Amino acid sequence: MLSAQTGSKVYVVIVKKLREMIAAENLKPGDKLPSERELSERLKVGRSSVREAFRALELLGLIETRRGEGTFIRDFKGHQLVQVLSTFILQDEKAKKDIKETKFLIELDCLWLIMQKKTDDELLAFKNWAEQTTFTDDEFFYKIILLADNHLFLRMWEILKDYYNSLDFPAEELQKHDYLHLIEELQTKEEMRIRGAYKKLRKLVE
Amino acid sequence: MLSAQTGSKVYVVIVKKLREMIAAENLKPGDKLPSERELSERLKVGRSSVREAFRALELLGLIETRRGEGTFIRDFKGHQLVQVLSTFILQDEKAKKDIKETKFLIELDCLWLIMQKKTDDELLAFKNWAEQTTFTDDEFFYKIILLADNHLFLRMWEILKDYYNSLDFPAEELQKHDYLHLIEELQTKEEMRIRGAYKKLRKLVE
DNA sequence: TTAAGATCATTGGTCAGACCACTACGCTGT
DNA sequence: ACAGCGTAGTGGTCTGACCAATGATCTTAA
Repeated sequence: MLSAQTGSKVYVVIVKKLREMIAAENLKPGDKLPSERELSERLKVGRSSVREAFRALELLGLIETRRGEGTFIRDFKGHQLVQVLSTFILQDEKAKKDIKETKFLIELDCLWLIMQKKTDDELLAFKNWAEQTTFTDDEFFYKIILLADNHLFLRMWEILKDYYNSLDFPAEELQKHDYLHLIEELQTKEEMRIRGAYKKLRKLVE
Repeated sequence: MLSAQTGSKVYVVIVKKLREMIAAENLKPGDKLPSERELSERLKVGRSSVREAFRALELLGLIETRRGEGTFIRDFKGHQLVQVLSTFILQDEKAKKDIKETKFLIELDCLWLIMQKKTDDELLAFKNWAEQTTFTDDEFFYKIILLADNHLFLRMWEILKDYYNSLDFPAEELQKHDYLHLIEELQTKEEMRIRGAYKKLRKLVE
């Protein structure tokens, strides 16, 4: 039996197998996964166990199932994940704090990254865009993180953003003007002391 | 039928019901949920559907099941969540550069965090430990990130570390002494200009 | 010939029932 | 009073059955 090898629950093993399979065959979003019955047969497990694995991954928004068609890898989106989590997390203050902290630091990291990666002209273009456009903080940072050109940070941030917005933090958010000012400052200073500016930002929010 | 009301899949409806139940009865981590069979009966659904809902919530780390005992609400921790997400997200991402960059920035973030969170005594204790102990870079940062007390960063870093080590980057890693020096510097400076030191670190690796 | 309709295999969605393994709890006999 | 055992309850898994939706194939009529 599958569980006998590892002691893990079967559905967890199946999740792992799927991950390996996806990696091995280099499957991308939109690609089709084997049917439940086929997987059940190939892995020598019950179809119900396969379904448990699929349902878990589906709730995470990692796969998508279409009746009569099959199961497909999905281009990850927060989805219902956030609602579900927020309900369960609500009382965990530490988790909320971690989320806020992590989101904040990633944002600053990306801010720093674009300072490193982009040319002055590109930064200027962004600055002009930011000054002439109306946007929310989320939109602002989405742009930032896109420019930072780090896919991992982008994905992480999207998740964290959804978490963050589903929680009821006090309205202590920074305004876009503060960030713009930060950019200007960073842009003009020879030494990229973003953490100094960071500390300044901290003062604004605290 | 349950799904007829919303058109949603049964297991999603069950997840929703559970959320309502938890909210209504003010259940907290550690509390026991109804058994699979009881839920199956109360909600007029098959036990397998209840299990699909439970498995999904379990993969999210929101509940915990103990054979022979029951299903319990869990004190939420990132756990497998970040792990599973990261794996699926990384699969379509080939950029070794992103992995390296992200890992590096998270490490620096955590370094910065302990500067903020910990007392001088605690930092001194860590510094002494670091000077008197032999450790690898990974062990060093594991300690750092533990001290940073941010569970999300911890999980992310663990994944990134595994990926990083599985890739064949040139041996351009920083040595522990550099980091220790950094800590000393940070500790003594009034202004926490970690990014300045960060830049210095970048020079070391580039 | 072609387009509309019917048919059928495939696939996911759900349920019911059967075992197994493990745990807690109460009963029993000493 | 206590140690031991057995039973009920619970999760873990598998099997088989049926329903519902989809898509490809075949059939038929214009």
